[in-house]
Amino acid sequence: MSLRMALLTLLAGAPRSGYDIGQEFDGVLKFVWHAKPTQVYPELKRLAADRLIREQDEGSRGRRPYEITDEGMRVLRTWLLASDTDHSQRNETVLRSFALWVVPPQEAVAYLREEREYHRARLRGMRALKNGLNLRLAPDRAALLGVEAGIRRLEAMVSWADWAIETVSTWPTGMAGTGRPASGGTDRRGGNPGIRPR
Amino acid sequence: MSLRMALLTLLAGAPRSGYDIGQEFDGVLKFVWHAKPTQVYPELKRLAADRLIREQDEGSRGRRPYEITDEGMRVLRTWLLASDTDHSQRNETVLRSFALWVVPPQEAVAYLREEREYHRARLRGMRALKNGLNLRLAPDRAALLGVEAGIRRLEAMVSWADWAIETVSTWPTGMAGTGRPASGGTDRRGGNPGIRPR
DNA sequence: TGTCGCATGTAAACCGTTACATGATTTT
DNA sequence: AAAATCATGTAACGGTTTACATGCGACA
Repeated sequence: MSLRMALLTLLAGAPRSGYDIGQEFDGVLKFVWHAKPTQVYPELKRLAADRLIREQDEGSRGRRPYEITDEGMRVLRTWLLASDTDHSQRNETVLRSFALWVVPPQEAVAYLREEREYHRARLRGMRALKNGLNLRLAPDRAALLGVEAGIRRLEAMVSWADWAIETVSTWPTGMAGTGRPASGGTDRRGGNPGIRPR
Repeated sequence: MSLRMALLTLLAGAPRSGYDIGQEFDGVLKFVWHAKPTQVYPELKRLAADRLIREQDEGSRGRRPYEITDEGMRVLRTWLLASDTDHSQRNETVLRSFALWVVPPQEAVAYLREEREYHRARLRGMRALKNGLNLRLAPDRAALLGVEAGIRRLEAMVSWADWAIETVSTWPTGMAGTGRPASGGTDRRGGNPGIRPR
């Protein structure tokens, strides 16, 4: 459902073609929502069939820009104000960190350094994007909200990586592989806080 | 692919049943990776068929705990160290913020306040989880990395929401709905920085 | 004239959610 | 005895990715 809303959000700001939208998904939106062109084009057709957007005149090189309709604006507002936000998250960087105890600390540190570099580079990109906004325009004022969230989340990841590298460096080394409590027992009961099962 | 690795990560720490894993996906892992029970059970069967995990003796109430095999550990380590991390993100809270200019500022502020409360509540939960870890165990030391990332990201979201509420309060009010540059034109060319198309 | 970037799409495979279905054990 | 929680699953649907396919226009 949210891909539709992402497309309506972009088209509410200005008319765009599928290709333009693909660029956004590789730019600002990259840290917020992602979709590939093969998903975007059919969805635009569906939105047009539902009269939430309308195809404009064809441009050069077979360009097909769409604009939002009044009904599309109504649907977008309703989604914003009268539906629950889906807070489910997926972050592979952090997922991997849960598994880092199975490799030697030095390799874990190497992994964390790579991740830190990735997030630093993204942070630079986001800051550049922020400077390109024209805050006299309402859509850009809202985009600033999104970009600022991206910046703060990336800063959090970079500072986390710094901290994680230091933390992992203090881990006891050696035999991480099989150094877990004997896995033969069937049921480990009793006051078990933390992330261990029951 | 990453669901498999999430399951292997959990089973590397200790034997668990599908139900146990479901609890993790509702707990620590919620901010990092999410999967529903209906996805977990079949995937466990597939992992067992591929000999990356092994079914232990059946427990009470039809409980079926699995343990990781040596081959499973090998696959987990290879994934960690020899494959690229998928950095694609999806965050509906921030996606919605890109669209907030289409509603009156006071409604935008109400939305942001709700989001702030949600993230504050989650942050409290994460901090409690952090205190429940037993740092003498290697898997919990790695879990601390993940939990700390969750905490820092949630803190970033809460402080972002604070800032966003103040920012939106200064937005000019009135006619946000149709206050965008006339949408009739076909192609808006020329030096266009920011998030506008071409 | 060849290559690069613009621009749009289809089909199949894969991943994830929703709706449905069942039964055992513990608590009230 | 009823309700809540534990515990596992299947089938259909919908969303997402991967592989494939095509053609125009600008520039070297």
